[in-house]
Amino acid sequence: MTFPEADILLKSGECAGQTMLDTMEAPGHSRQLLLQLNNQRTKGFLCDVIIVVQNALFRAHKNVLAASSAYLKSLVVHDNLLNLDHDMVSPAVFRLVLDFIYTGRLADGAEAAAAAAVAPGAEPSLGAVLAAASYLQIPDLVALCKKRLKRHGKYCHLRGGGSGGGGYAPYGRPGRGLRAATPVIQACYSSPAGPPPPPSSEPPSGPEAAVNTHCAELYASGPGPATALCIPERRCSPLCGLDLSKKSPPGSAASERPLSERELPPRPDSPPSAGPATYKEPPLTLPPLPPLPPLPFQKLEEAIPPPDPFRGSGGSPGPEHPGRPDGPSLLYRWMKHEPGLGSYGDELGRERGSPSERCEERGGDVAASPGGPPLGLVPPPRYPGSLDGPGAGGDGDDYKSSSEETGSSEDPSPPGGHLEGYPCPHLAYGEPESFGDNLYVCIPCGKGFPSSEQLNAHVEAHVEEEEALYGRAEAAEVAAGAAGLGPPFGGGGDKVAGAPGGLGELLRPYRCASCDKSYKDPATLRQHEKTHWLTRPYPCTICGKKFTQRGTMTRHMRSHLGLKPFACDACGMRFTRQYRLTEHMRIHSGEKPYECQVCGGKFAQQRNLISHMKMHAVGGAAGAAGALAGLGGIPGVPGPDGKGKLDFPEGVFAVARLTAEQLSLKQQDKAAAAELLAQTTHFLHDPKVALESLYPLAKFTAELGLSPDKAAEVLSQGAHLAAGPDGRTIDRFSPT
DNA sequence: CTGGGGAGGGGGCCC
DNA sequence: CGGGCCCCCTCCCCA
Repeated sequence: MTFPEADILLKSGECAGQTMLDTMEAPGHSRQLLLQLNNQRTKGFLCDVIIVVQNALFRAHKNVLAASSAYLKSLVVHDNLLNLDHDMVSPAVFRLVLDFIYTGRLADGAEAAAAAAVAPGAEPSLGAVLAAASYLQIPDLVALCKKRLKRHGKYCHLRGGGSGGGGYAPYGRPGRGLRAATPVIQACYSSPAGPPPPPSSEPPSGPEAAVNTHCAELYASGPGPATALCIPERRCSPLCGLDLSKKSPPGSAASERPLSERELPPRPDSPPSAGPATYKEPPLTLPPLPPLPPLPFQKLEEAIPPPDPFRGSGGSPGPEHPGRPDGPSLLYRWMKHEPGLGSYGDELGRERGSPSERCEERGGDVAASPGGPPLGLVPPPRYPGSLDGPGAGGDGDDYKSSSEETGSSEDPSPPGGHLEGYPCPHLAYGEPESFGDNLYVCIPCGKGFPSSEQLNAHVEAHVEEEEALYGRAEAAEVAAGAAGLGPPFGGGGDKVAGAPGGLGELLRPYRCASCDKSYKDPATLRQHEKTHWLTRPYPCTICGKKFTQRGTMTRHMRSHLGLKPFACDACGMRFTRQYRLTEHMRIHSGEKPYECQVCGGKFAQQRNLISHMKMHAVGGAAGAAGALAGLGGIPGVPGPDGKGKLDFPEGVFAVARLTAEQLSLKQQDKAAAAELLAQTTHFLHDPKVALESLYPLAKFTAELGLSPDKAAEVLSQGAHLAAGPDGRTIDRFSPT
């Protein structure tokens, strides 16, 4: 629906409707529709496209964009994420443009300034908006701008661009003042009075007053201090700081290319080429993005760069965006600065009913302490302002689109409300009734503490409990694998490489107290030890899922945001990880380096070979189980002579050995061999059978030369099975 | 309908 | 902190 069409509908509904009752049009339908759409945009509901403008993100609906802008229409067909040239459209200008698209109104200069939360003199000029409208091919907005400029006697043609006559900034740039002075985090209305005044020309009333036109953006931060965030007014979903500056297009920063090359919609029919002149942006193949909940201010580690499929190794992250002083180092300060996150604090403050806590500068950034948070130390849980989107299911996999009702205006659920069907994210933290001043919350028990030190001390108690707990469990498991089985490797009885006095200890001197794994350096050990913590220190700020490693969490965040920096040269498919791309490229090259030694099947991906091998092994083991039940033999698994069938447990072991051997002998993956062995042991449900299979397995793991850890793991599994449900100790079954 | 293969994607974890 | 690998789940396609 274009706006002229909307106007026609409006007129027909409101005026001509009286004489054209036959049309049976609901008066104001189009207006209501637009209001609904804008309302949904502000909530991120059903938004299926993200527009990246410089370092700001905007969410919107493809249909609406396509209906309003010929240029955007050409883009949204192919992509779920659009990267606009910020030389042509600045974030502040695009915000106005987007507002216009969704409201049909163009804020005047004062409003623009308010919207940008910058000095009045630095607002996006009408000329900038006009230039952007022209660039984006929004005729209605162009006409409106021209009309207004003429009214002010400022209009002149922009042809030739660049210098921008008539007193307005060239090509969408709102002027240096704006760009420099608009740390977008300030773009959120900081005034406690609420959102900026509605367009003065037509002050909305009634339902329109509820329309927030500025809240669907995800704003990147400028250099401004994260801790100085002002809290957006409640009705305004927090502007979200997704800094895209860190990984600007790997070697492909949009700004490095001529506009004609980097902004044109992809041409799927054009063959890939290595020449920059024929560069084509591979079409995004992202699945439709789920409606993102309003995000807290946060800076992402990675942006989605305009892919440069023809440069570098599969789009490995390029250098930091030049000219941005707030590089990656700042990114994590943002992530770490959760206590200062406006939206977090905002929401928490509101939920605590403590307005005084708004706009407060939060200190004591625990998570920002070097080396990550202390044990279990997590800043007070703060969630995105209005969780209209998915809540914290505790499992990111459960992240789903919010339901229709939650996004519709019929459900004016409070911005701080939670989605029905989604667990309250605060509960994921075990939120206590009230933290009061106790901003440092122990996740496992939900107790709050006024200082990080006190929380730290409290957490220590948890840790001791955990260590005791894990120590016993792990010791039992280790004992099972080690105690009576004899040395599977010629290690003189040392179960693992890290055994005292052994070579392993020299190579990997840092041993985990909980599980006996050993590492080359203390950092890795520290990292590993976190896997034993009950408290996962790195929560996803979107869904609340918690992780033991920060990197895993940020990687997870990428999946929320559809950030896929690694693009395939050949097909444009994008991936969140380099490794995925490497795997994927084998599809195009036809390379299938993984071969099944049983059937000769070849596979492009190792995991599929392993899966395939499991099929072989499981089939044999299942057959063996059948044999145990009196069915006889292992269907499809030849015996040593290649003809007959094997009896259990010999059959089980033979299958395990066969499959493991195939992997191991090819030196492709001893771990995979171990995995197969371990899988096989799962079928040894009968302790007696397990015992009978155990020693051959132990010997075989040694023959395979598996890593000590893997071998121990395999053996311990078998040992557990052999120990049986009555918990007999394994040493009774030690081979002689 | 089912099994197997291909492939996308997420999390864990070590380097 | 990113890269790389492993493991798992899942979906889709096809025979």
